[in-house]
Amino acid sequence: MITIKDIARIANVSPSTVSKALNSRSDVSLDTQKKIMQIAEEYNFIPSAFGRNLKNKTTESIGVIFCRESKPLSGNPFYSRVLEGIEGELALNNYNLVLHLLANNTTSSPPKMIKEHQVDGVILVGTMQEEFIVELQNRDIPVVLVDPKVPQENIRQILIDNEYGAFMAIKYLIEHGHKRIGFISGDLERKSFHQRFLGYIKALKLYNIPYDESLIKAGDLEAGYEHTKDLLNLESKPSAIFATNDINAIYGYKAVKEANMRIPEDISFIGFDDIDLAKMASPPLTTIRVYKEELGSIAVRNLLNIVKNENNNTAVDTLVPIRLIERDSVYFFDK
Amino acid sequence: MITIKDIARIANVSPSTVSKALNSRSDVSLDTQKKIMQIAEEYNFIPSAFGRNLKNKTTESIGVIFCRESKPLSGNPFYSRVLEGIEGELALNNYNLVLHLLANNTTSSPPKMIKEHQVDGVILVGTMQEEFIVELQNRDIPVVLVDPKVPQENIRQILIDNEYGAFMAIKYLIEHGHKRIGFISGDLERKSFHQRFLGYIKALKLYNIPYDESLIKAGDLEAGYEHTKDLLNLESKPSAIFATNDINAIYGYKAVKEANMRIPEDISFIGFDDIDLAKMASPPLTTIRVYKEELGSIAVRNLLNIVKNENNNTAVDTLVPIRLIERDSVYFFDK
DNA sequence: ATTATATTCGAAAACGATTTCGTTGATAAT
DNA sequence: ATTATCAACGAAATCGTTTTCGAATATAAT
Repeated sequence: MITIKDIARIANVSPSTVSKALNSRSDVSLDTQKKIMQIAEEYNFIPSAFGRNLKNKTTESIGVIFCRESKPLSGNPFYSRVLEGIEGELALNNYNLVLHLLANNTTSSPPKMIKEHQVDGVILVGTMQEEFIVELQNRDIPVVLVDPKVPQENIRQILIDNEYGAFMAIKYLIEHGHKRIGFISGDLERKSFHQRFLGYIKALKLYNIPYDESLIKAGDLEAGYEHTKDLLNLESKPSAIFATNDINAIYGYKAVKEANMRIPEDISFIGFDDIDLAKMASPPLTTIRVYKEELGSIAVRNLLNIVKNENNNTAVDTLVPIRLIERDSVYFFDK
Repeated sequence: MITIKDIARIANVSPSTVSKALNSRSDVSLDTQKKIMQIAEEYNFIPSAFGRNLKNKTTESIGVIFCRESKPLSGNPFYSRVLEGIEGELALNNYNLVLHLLANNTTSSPPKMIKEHQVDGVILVGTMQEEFIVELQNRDIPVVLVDPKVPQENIRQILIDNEYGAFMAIKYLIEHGHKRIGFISGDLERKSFHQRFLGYIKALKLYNIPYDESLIKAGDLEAGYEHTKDLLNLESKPSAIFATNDINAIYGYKAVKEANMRIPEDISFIGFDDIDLAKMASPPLTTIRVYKEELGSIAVRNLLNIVKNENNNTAVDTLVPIRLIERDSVYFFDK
């Protein structure tokens, strides 16, 4: 591998001068700088990160940790999109992305990259064990958290406007004449789902619709199929179902079709996330769009701001707005 | 940050001795080793990767590059699964995973991690520009390629048995009485799709079924919807459709339903990949399962073998087996 | 002509680890 | 008692870069 010393020898200057030239310091003459630049170009020289890192104590790498019960990425395309957002923004800023998946919820020790200081900061996506977050904070490595809000104060968080999104969804249903609205969801222990649940409740309250616990089906993620089945078997069926994520809704579709019912004529659906599949489902799913890449890129911009400027004080929460995407899965009752 | 020098001072020995103790070299007495280990433990010391890397010329990081037209990960859950397989195996071996997504097919220069030697080797997943691969090889960094086979000789490749998989799918259809079999696919320029196309041809030949070009619909990925529509509008409709990936098939479902036809009674489907969604589609999709995590973990094992042992000579191709998963999307004609 | 000021460069230390090689003292062999 | 062997340790070099500081030369000011 060609080093700065080699360049120095060839250019007949000292290594220090080469370093200065390459970094455009002021105390090199334009002539020598040009000469050195040319030689570096010619020999295809790229400074090794080792040396620079050792000296600067900076890695120009950012760690990204995803956490989910199982299959952190493939289980839900939502997360892949967030990852793509993160990657794009990091690439723009010429940072490496070091990925780690936390499949199970065991409180494992931090990944190698954290322990060995191989990243300048870390982005956490998904539901994390609280101890894990604390552990990271104790190592005083800059952290930015994406989505499920945690109670900690001194941490930057990029959040989906879960509650308002759910509120909008339910409001939309009600305004189109729905009064009995089913709720299917993954485990409500998970913050993001719980917040969507709160939005559901709020909207009901606003319109004076009584809360009926028999309409609430939460539990395993991706159990939308069973949940919907249960709802359809109810004495007094709902006219619409709000699914806290699209995957659930699409699994719900299956149950409806098996029951030989039609969407939206017999039962309406509204989802959350707006994954690619939502528009390809039949009928296309009305849902709350979450700007997933934005979520990722905003997280990166926040983190780099901290990393570069040591601007560590302002631990604000950033709410990423959502939007209702109207498609064909909701039936309009005459008003 | 606590360094080896600090430990040395506390233990009242030299830094060299500390290093030796921590690495269990022979020329340290058991007593001092124990003492040093204890102190290191107590002070929560972890050797910085910078120093070690600089000296050892090893990063203990592996680069992973995905390439796809757009949305390299979220566009197809297939790739997320491969990534999960890679991640799992790397984590097992205590290696970092540095991720890079190549969204567009522009011949960009290698990513930072390659240029700055921040990875010991690299795994390439998806259709790469040939120049890109050559560029990497010129930098003599160990490379392992996943899936779409490239003509280069001196490169390890982990491949899906595309041709045989497609062959099995078509054979299955034929053996259940289908004679006119549609073929929908992403761009046949892409190796993996082309190989599946070859499998299709081979099976037809074996059973003496004439090849009919009007049954072949290839083009944009995820255009399964339009392709299926086209096939359904044909004078002489196919009785079954082979989709070169599940996404295509599921998009095809939509077209069938819009045409008010039933699957599989009016038209059968068989897919490729077996993504999670395949079993949740209605009806559940019969498909060729690809072991995606395996693909990833085998790639890692191969690469680490090269990286660790400099065992660079054997550039064999590894074929990962596939399997037909029978579900409900294929109609059985009486024989 | 003398001094003050810029400009341009290189020697050397530093970052945090590993490794080589030489030194010391103890033990074993003669 | 002398020499050979061995175990246990440390000094110093090394990896590839950056940075500090002093030296040398050229230029400007007096």
